[in-house]
Amino acid sequence: MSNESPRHFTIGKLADQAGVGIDTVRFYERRGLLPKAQRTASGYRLYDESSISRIRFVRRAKRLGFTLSEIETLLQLQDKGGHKPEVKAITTQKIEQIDIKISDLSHMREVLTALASECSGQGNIATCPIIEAIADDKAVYINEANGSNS
Amino acid sequence: MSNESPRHFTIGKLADQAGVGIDTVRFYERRGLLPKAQRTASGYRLYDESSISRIRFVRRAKRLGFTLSEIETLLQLQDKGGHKPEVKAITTQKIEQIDIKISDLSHMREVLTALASECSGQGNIATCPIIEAIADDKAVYINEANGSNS
DNA sequence: CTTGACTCTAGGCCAGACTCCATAGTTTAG
DNA sequence: CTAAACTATGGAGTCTGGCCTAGAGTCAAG
Repeated sequence: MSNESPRHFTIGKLADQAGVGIDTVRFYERRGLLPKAQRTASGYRLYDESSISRIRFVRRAKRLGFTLSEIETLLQLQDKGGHKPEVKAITTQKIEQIDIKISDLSHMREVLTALASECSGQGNIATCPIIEAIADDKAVYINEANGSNS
Repeated sequence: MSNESPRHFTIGKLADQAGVGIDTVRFYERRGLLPKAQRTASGYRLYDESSISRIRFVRRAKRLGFTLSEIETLLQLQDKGGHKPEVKAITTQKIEQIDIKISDLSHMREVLTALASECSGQGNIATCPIIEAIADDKAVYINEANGSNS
């Protein structure tokens, strides 16, 4: 391997550099987020700087709230020279999803805050306004669209 | 079964009344959110109005952002006559979790909105500011605490 | 040459909240 | 009486984003 350029490294280094676990790198390769790596004669995967960038791209996009599937699409567009409208559409859609989540969460927050402020936090549960409210359906309804809590 | 009170019904009716699937009812029973149902001689589960209320309690609490585990705790406190401080603590904690999610999402939203507004949405992807920003790490960092997009 | 660190595969496992399946027994409507 | 509709069981499958494991091969240092 000493005849390899020093710019090539194995999976552990890549994982370290990119700040992810080794399993994550292999997982991304299986998922198609990373191209199949070159291999040494003995089968070790070999990477270079561009792989680091690619993984970092994935992590950043993930922090921005994109799912791995969406990121895959983004990367494919990039690789294949897709068009901007598609990228912009994905982004705009993501913003809309975020808006829905925020408004659902804000609603939950309001209801819970109101309940918490009614509750003294002392004494027996039989007269707890929080439990009562949920049981009697005094709690305001949350947008059904976002069933999940996630 | 005709000698049963009309106030008793089988799982399908309960599921309909409560607005959930039959499997969900059985799942909730297994999870301990519902007490083990009475059975007819042939083994059919029998329910009454109180089961409807209980399932609705669960659904409402879920809409408020509680997980099934938290709801289980809430129900146990209610059943066993627990104390208010515990209920209030769970609620307050939930509000804090919501706050963190909202701030993470707001941050994502800001970044994405900025990117989208820079992008004309036209032309080749090679010059797409969104892709560039993610690739070059121009995108502002999001609070690492909330890694998942779930 | 040996030790320890690294890598390989592929498969299993986690949380959360269901949902579906096959196979079998029960009840009800016509 | 028969067929449709309902219910039982428990175990597997779904989705996401990985982590962990075992057994085996590889590599660099001492």
